[in-house]
Formats: sequence, C-alpha cells, structure tokens
Amino acid sequence: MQSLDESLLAPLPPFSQLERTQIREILDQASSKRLDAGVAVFEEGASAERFFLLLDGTVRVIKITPEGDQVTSLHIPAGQLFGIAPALGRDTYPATAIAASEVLFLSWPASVWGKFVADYPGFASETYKTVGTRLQEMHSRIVEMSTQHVEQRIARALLRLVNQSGKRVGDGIEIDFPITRQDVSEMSGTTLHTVSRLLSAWEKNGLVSSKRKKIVVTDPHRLVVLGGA
Amino acid sequence: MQSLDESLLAPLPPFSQLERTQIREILDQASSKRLDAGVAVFEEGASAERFFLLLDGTVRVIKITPEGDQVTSLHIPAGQLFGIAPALGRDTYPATAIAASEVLFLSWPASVWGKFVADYPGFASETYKTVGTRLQEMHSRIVEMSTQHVEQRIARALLRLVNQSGKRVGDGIEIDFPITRQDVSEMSGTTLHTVSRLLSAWEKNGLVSSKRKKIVVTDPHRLVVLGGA
DNA sequence: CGGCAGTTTGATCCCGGTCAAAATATGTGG
DNA sequence: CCACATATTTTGACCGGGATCAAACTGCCG
Repeated sequence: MQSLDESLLAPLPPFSQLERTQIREILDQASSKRLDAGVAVFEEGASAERFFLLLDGTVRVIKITPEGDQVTSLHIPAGQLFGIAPALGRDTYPATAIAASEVLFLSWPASVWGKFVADYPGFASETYKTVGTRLQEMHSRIVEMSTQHVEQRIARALLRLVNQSGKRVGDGIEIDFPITRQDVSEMSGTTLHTVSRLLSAWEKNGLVSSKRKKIVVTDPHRLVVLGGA
Repeated sequence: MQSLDESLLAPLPPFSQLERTQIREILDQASSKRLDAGVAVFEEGASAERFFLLLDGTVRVIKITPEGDQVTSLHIPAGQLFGIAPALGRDTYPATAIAASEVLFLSWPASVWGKFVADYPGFASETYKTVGTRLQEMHSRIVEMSTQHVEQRIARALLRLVNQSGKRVGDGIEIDFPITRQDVSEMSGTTLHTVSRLLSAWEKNGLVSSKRKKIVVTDPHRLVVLGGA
C-alpha cells in the first residue's frame, strides 16, 4: 500500500478540498485489498469495524430475507465510499457488500472516522452528500416498486446500471461488469424468467444486445421511453 | 415562541447532551408553527431553506409520480427532526411533507445547520443516527416490496404505524392520527380496495377493529405472524 | 467431452388490480 | 334539525400480468 499515489484520491469528492500532505496522511492509515468477483467485502450484521473506498470495480449491496430471497438495493461504482456505517452511528453493517467484478478497495478502521470528519474540511459534507444521493435513490426505488410495471422497472434498472457503470462500445453502452438475468431480477423485484423473456423481446427489437453475463444497451433512448418518461 | 420551554427539547436525542443555556440559544433562533391536517409543511423540489423539528402530531412524507400516483415513504413521529436536506448537502427537498394530523413544529433556517453541528456536541451524531435509521427503514421497504405479498406488506405497514405512533386503548393499540384505507394503500403499494377487503377480513377474525379514519390493532401478535416472522 | 451455470421458452394458474356500484359517514347551510 | 353534497368504505365481477412449474438448450470451464 506504500505504492499508492496521492493522485489516486485527489480528484475524488470526499478528498477534493484537501492538501497533498493530508491525503498522504489518509493514505498512510489505509489498507488496500483486492477481491475476486462474488466474494463478500462485509456481511450484513457483522460488526462495523471499518469503512471503505472503492478504487476499482463494482460492489453490489444486497440483503437476504429469512426465506432466502436475495434483493439488490444498490451498486457502488469506483470512486465512492461504502460501508459507512460509522457515519450513521451504527455499529453493525445493515447489508452485505459483494464484489460484482474483481475489485480493489481501501479501508480504514471505524475509529478514525471522527478524526477524518474533524480534521479534513469537506470530507464530512461530501460524504453526507453521497448519503443523500443514496437515500434519494432508494426513495425512487420505493416509488418505482409501488407504481411501475415489471417492464418499466427492468428498463430503469438497466438504465441505472449503464448510467453508473456504462462503457461505450461499438454498438451501444455496455454494463462493464458481469451481470446475469438473475442479478437483474434481484434489482427489480422480479424473476429471472421474466427478465429473460423481456430481454429476448428487446433484443429482437434492437433495444439491447446480450450475451452470457453481458448486456449492451444499443438504444438507450427507446429504453428510457419504455421506463416511462 | 417565547413561551417555549427548554424542557421541551432537553429529552430529545439531538439535544440530550446539551446545556440548558445552549438549548435556550437554539430555541431563540427557532420559529414555531401550527398546521391543520392535510396541509403541506414543504413541497418536493422547493428550495430547502429551513429544517424542522416536529413537536406534536405526525408528518407524512410522500412523493407524487408524474402519473399522479401518490406514494408514502415515511411517517415522522413527534420529537424527530425532518426536512433535513441541509444535512445531506441538498438545496431542495426531495419529497413533500404533509401534516397527517394537526401538527406543531419548530424550524430553523438552513444556514444555521453548520453552526449547530459545529457548536453543539452530539447534535450531528444523533442526527445522522436518525438518518441511518431512516435509510435502514427504506431499505426494508424495498426488500418487502420485492419479496412479500400484499397481505404481508399491509400487515407490516400497520405494525410500523402502531410501533411508531401507537396509543394504548381499551381493546388494543390505536393509530393515533386519522388514517384512511387509501393512506394505507399508499404506504404499501396497493389499492384502497385491497386494503378494505383485507381489513374487513381481519376485523371479522378479531385482528383489528376500525371505524372511519381510525384503525385499532387488537391482536398485534397475530398480525406479526401474518407479516411473516 | 462431461457437467455445471446461465438462458430460453412453453404451459398454467392465481393474486390482486380494475371497473362498477352501492352503502355508510361526515359535514354544511338553510 | 333536516336535506343534500361529499368523502370514505364495502362488495361484487372480471381479467390479465407475471409468478410458478417444467424442460430443453447453450455456452464455458476443467
């Protein structure tokens, strides 16, 4: 972790107002780690001993019901903090975080949170802005689930993914981590069967193009229309 | 507002660690207001110029979709802060807040938020604890909506209400503000028809007892079972 | 090449939404 | 205090979106 460069953090919102030396201090307290896709960064209910910054890859935040149903509530793109239970006065993680692709992240002990907030101007406010955005996002999810049909929800789920983790490719925008029909169904509160049917139909109409564990949105605009202006 | 007593705030979490004189300072900057049931405290999208503390009554947080569907995401009980957009770096309210009953609340200009956080120990951490709780709550809503059937969702909606705003009465626990079938349907993502049918059935079985705009849960335990252990 | 993980497609069923209308409260003005 | 207007609740009939059940198909990895 000595190899980490200050320029890695400098452009990220929580650190953007900081001096080079402050970023160095922060980096020196961090430990970095790499995980393979599918491995958990932390589990729901575990003691919240650290908080995290995703450097590369995508993290999926999930909950599992007592009946075993899995629900995906959020995807975290590279560059964002996550697992920030300490910021919300919680001593245990409220959900499980899984590497959606191979990931690289930093982490700090929860005990330094207070120090970061006190010592580094802009750190707190930028972090809480992130919290606000996520709250907003979950709020929208609730509204969607209450009022939209499955087709619209799936369309929006895909759009959320391409907006957040989309990569331009020849024939459209590709979701840049492996994703299955099952994953999409867990994001939209449906079944993989319905997702498969819909994706097939969309592919026939030239809206998307998908291979195994890979989805490319070829006509985002029409997908937006489907999702409901 | 000169008539407000320090003892009003002293027991509330955001202020519990403060001195009498600090609470006096806070009160002196507040303005208080009373609103009738059904009136909006603030509207979604409006410039977030103030933040609020509910002294009495219940506030309902809602969103309205472009199609006109109304979705209730949260109920705020007396004693809690709400409309805390400033805490999350937002300059506009993300949802509309409506008085569910006659309400009494204090408010402060958003500009003093920073001062409160800096000057009053415990204020920030307690507030963010509230935010954490609400995030958690919305998270559960998403999981519910994705995996539970209507009957379970309605059962849980009622339970949430009695837990938060329940008043013991002779034959059970009453939701202490006026609430219609329509309101319950907006909390659970259903229709008033389904709610009515279910409530009738439950009344027949002695689970609840309801009059116009009034619901009393007479057998909370069986309702919990219905909602899914 | 065997086997597993992921995908597709068909057939069937039922929960809960939609449409429709009546019944019951509450409020209001004369 | 009554009559009429309005808000809320109840109930019935019907139907359709999507879940569920079932099975075959297609890469892909070792």
